[in-house]
Amino acid sequence: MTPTRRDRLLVHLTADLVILTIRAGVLHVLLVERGTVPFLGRWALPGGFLRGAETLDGTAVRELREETGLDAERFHLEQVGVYSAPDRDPRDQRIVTCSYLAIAPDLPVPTAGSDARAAVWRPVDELLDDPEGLAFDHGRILRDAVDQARAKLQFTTIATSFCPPEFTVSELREVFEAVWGVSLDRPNFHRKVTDAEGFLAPTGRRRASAGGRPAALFRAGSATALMPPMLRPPGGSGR
Amino acid sequence: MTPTRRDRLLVHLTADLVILTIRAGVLHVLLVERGTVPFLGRWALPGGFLRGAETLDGTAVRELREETGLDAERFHLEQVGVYSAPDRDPRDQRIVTCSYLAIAPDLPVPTAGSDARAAVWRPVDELLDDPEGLAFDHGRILRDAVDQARAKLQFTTIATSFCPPEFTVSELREVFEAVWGVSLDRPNFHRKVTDAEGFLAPTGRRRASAGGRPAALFRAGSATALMPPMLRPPGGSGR
DNA sequence: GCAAAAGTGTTTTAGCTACACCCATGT
DNA sequence: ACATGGGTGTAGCTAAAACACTTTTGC
Repeated sequence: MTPTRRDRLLVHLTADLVILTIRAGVLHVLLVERGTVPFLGRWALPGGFLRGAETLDGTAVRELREETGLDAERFHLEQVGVYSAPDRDPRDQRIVTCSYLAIAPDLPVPTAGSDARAAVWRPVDELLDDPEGLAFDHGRILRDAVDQARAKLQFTTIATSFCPPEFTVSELREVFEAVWGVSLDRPNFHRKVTDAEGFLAPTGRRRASAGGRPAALFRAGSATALMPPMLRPPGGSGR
Repeated sequence: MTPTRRDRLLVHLTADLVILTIRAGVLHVLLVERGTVPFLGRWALPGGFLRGAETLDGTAVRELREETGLDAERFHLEQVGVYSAPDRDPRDQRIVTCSYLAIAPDLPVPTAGSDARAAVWRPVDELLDDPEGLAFDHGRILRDAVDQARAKLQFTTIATSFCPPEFTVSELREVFEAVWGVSLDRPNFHRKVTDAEGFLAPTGRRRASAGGRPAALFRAGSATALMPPMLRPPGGSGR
């Protein structure tokens, strides 16, 4: 019963990324086409192996930069879970994956990664309806990450991570509506987010309007918890 | 820039457990005395290495059973985070740890693990004030897990995991008071938890009373989300 | 002026807080 | 009877929902 050194399995570790963004009011995730077996040619979450000198968070940041071609500073990035079933990779090699939820504003160059692989934004809802559509157990990993994003939107300030550095209240409302698949009352939403301490920081500037009163521009505030929480209304697409 | 197989670091994986319970109204965590270098003789979180045929969740369940001597069925168990800094183990070996939050009722045999190591319940608050008191980065791991437990108490039904299979409303209230370090209004708490859909399931039975009206006994309900949430009042010990 | 989008006010409702009060049991 | 803890009622306050209304821009 005493453990010996032989009991210590050696494994490869990967950081796989669920990079979410909102395009045209719909929640999208970044997928890459696999260039090697197994699952050659199938769509998968981007990710990569832990290397010698880095932490796993560092692996995630590096992959994020390689896949999107942009600074990782602009992204919210957090761990979601560890996937370690022995049969999750069809080769018998033992590969354990830690998944990361990354939240990005709508990117100017959304699909061109710095490496050669094809990358594409896909609507999340289609993928959640088809769990076998992705390589490995990435359907499950995607679902877990999206669930976490939907839940955390209520109690944390991660919604601002979907927005560019400066944004309007309406743009922020569209984030909640897209992620939850609901529609929210515009006036009440405005009051609630502007009243929440530390959620939004006014810039004093206004957005040039295309017909209509110009909207005030905000930056993300310093708070990480959203108090009082923005409770998700019943109904909607997710959950 | 193309990754080669040599970039794939091989690591050992451990599941380390933050086992929380409430004893005499105070939040406690289970610690074990280390029997080997490094940190020989120091207090640490229980944990163990991933073995060949199991998942990491399986490792956590196995360790939980070995440390507490009880069935893992009665515990809430969830992943918290992955700790992968290259220097977190003083030997240069690369050991990556996934931490688990386990929530247990006050155990009849709290300290006797099935293996030879000394185990002890320690109040959480003392340990959080002294981050160097534990081996490795276990002070940090403990803090992250306790923060997660304190936050999730608001929005999920994990509080019932601190209670025995059948429990009274007052026992449940003492859980919230101990974890948050606050005191809650007894009548309002009663209404709130009994009104929350799926939180408590009445058994019809009553607890034999030691002076006073016998309290109704409940079991944990089927819901995992607590709606409406039990918002943590300002003040208290944690956070 | 008119359309469009932003932002504010107002009424109603629901939930929460504080605390008084009643209930059921042991001694 | 009375002490002890369990449970309910209620008045006042605060937050949220629903929706009417005003403001500021482009055309």
